Amino acid sequence: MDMLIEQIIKEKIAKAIFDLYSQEIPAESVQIQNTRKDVDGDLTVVVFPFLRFSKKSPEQTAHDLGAYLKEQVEEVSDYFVVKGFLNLAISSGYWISVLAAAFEQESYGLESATDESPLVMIEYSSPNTNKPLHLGHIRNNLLGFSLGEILKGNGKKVVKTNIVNDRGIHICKSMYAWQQWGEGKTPESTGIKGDHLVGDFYVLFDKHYRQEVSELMAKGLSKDDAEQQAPSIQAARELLRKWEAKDPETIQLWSEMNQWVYAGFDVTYKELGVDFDKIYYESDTYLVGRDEVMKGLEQGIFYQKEDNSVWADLTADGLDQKILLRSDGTSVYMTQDIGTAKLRFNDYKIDKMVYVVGNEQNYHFQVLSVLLDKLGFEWGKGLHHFSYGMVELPHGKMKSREGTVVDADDLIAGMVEVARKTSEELGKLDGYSEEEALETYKTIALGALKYFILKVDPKKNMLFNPEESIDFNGNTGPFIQYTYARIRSVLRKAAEKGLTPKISANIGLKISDKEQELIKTISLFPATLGEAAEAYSPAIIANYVYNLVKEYNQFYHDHSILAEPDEAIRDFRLVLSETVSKIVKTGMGLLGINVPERM
RNA sequence: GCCUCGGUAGCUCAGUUGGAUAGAGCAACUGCCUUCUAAGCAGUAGGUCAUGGGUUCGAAUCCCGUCCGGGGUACCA
Repeated sequence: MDMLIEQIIKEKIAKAIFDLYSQEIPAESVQIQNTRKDVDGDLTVVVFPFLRFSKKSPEQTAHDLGAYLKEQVEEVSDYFVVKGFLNLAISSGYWISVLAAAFEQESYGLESATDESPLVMIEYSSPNTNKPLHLGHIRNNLLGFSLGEILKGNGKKVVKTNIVNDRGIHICKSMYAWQQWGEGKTPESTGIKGDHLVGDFYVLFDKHYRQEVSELMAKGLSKDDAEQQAPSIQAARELLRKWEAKDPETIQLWSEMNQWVYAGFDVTYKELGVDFDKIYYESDTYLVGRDEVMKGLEQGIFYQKEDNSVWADLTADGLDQKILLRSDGTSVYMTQDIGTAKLRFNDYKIDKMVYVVGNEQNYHFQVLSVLLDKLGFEWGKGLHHFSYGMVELPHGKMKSREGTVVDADDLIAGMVEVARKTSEELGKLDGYSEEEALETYKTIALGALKYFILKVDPKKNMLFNPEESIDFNGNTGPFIQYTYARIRSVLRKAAEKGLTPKISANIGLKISDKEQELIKTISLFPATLGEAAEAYSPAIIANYVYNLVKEYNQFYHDHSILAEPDEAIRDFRLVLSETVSKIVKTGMGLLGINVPERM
């Protein structure tokens, strides 16, 4: 199989247009699509654009071209004209050779990076260290990790990175609350996961703070004044000042509480199956950002106002004025991102930078791109903000302070329980040790959660209903995992019988429409991965795998494999099954989802 | 106000650079396990693709207007 059949047909059509109608057209302009399932044929050529050359009816033109192709292209076994569409039947021999090629390639569909491959850095996760991860972070983490896998599969060099927002007023709030009401509690002394413990103090802070504000307002202060003067917030600000002044005691507490949080995050990251090649900390980058801005000021890229604040004038780029340093000289969000960019640029030879950050930051990244470009970062202009929509709950938005967040750890644990219950009811894992069974429950639970989130177009907001959203039937992760497990089971039984899947280029083999359709879907995998990488969309992979598995299940239902008396057909079906399982495993791997041998 | 993203079945979502009769799953109803795992398969029902125009052989898809919703909008991150 030297060339894809679509390409051969495109070129032949172009030639046919020339031979029949004396008109030159580029082969790439020929539209080929998969034929509708309810019509005969495999591939469809859209003939409408050729009518102005042929000066004939759509039907007549289609017949001309169909006859030409059938004559000239070996793989075209027949053609049908329906409503002006030219539908081509491709010989089963061609499809079998496609299957054989897919079967023999160890990593079918994947490209591996070479020294010349571009290096893509993906920033994702980027948590604050004052509270545990929640559902919104889960979407971020899953998208970021999956995107990394997809780009790797597409032959890019990928560096996954995390910028931890470890400094600022938020962590100082938790620190203050711990000092005041913590009674020396630690994760060890309480048995509470570190990120949750620190998060609890953040909530406690907010409770006291709001109490103080309402008391001050009762004494006649305005809301704004009360919010500024509340003792708690003043104390937190004082801690931030001490931290910036490198007060040893404050730094010590800050460092200790952050360590608790990191230990907690590590557990959650491990459960989610995500990881990073390089972690940056904002406490290391914010001063670098300030230096960069000062340099830009000296070079006249930025300007300073009378109150000493530093600004960028972006009106020439269609944007507004943007503050980069406050009048007191402290840095803002943008300043830190510039500093982080600087460090990354020093550390890696970045060709493309991708930021996985929610869509509420669209404007921020538009500005960042322009600023980095002005500061001379080569990849600044072409940076990609992988902007994803929010996860909404049935009762509205998640708000940490109002306790309406869905905690990541709780969610995962709850789903593992559902997986256990379902599995036990179905009696699927009888004979597994408790350890093996638990591993499988986790695989299923995470598969359900990840697939649910990743199958949705990233840029859209999505709704998550904790009670109803996670299903194990239909268009779900477990459905796909189940199909995989079933194939593995068949292959195990085949191995017990001493059968190894093998395929020869047996052109004479008679295969069913369903089998042929399945191979057609298999043949689409490499192009689908390319599309997903191009579009930065794990959802494209998710929907492809679902479609593949759905077709396999139909095949599985209608055909027997091991009981098939004709050995050549039996072997063919084993190869077909193994190839599907391989693609399912690869495809799910691109989503960061594992597949179980049994379930 | 301005910028930006969305609106597809009761619900959650697909729908490739414009192509044929707009597809899945869930929920509802109905069949199929003495035969490779029924977390499956098959079927019934469910649609003014928000809305009005335009472009053309052809529009859920492209353009313009309107309505509804999310997000952003210069010293929060």
